[in-house]
Amino acid sequence: MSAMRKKSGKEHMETTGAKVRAAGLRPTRQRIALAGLLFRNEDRHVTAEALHEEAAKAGVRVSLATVYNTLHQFTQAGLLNEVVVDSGCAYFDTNIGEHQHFYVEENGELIDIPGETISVSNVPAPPKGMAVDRVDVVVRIKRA
Amino acid sequence: MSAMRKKSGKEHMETTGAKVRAAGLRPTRQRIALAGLLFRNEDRHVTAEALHEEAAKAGVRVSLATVYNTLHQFTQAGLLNEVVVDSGCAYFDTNIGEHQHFYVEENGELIDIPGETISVSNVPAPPKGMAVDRVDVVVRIKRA
DNA sequence: ATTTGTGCAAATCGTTTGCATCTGA
DNA sequence: TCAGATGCAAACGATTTGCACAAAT
Repeated sequence: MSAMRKKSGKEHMETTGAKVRAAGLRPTRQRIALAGLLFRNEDRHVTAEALHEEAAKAGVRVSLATVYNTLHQFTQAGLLNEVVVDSGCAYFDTNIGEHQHFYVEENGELIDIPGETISVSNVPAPPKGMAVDRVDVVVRIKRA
Repeated sequence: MSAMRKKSGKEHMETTGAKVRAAGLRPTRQRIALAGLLFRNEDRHVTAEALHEEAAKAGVRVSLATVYNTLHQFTQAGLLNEVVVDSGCAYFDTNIGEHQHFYVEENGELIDIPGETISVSNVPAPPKGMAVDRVDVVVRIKRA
């Protein structure tokens, strides 16, 4: 995936529409536009607010409510991952593979750490009747 | 610390007042009362809302705003740790040692994992000029 | 007395929802 | 056509703030 060649604009739109359709969602104007913004580059970390602004700047008319709906729909469809690093602000990550994050507390920036890098061992067994859903690692960093 | 004997009520109040004073905070009625509730047992995970209710039930008159203020002051003073597991709900942990958590997504319950249990290795170096503040691991679990 | 904390209610922030309208298949 | 999506504004829950009052040193 990381060695994939740059996609042409046209091709990108096509794969974008296909992506939305494949997720079982109707490829509406705004979903395609948002998917276009989200999946243009390899890895993106966005908040609803930020994506809404970005869409506005790109000349796409979408309401903030629709941005929220779309982000959640994409997440449910497995196109996005939600990253929890801050109470009171939801981040969405276009990298859906297993990986971890640096979190710059100062400005709220997220930086990917490739999935094979960090290893977490000796995770204890969860209580009876429970199963591990996923293990999240957040490396909080600050100015040295 | 875990082998410490049960404290008597009186003794507990004294250590509680001392704790607040030692943190550089004026030992006011409500701070002492909240500290009393928080540090009575070894490990507690509370939300502001929950602590507020608990205080009310214990007959302590405190406003929710003051609970928020106090929790943040205690956190800044190093008496509490803030645990981020959910956008939109802040948890405070009386266990300030290095340790990790199970998070039961279904009901928002937090369960401590002792600090020596999990080991995280190969954390990459942070970007130039940045230093690791802390590494948080959250093991999200659900009904099997 | 002076400084610091408190309570309340209103303000704010991020997010969700209800409902009338629009749109893609 | 018509289920499904959108926009808007209002509702919402968690958290914060402003300011008059109260309590600690």
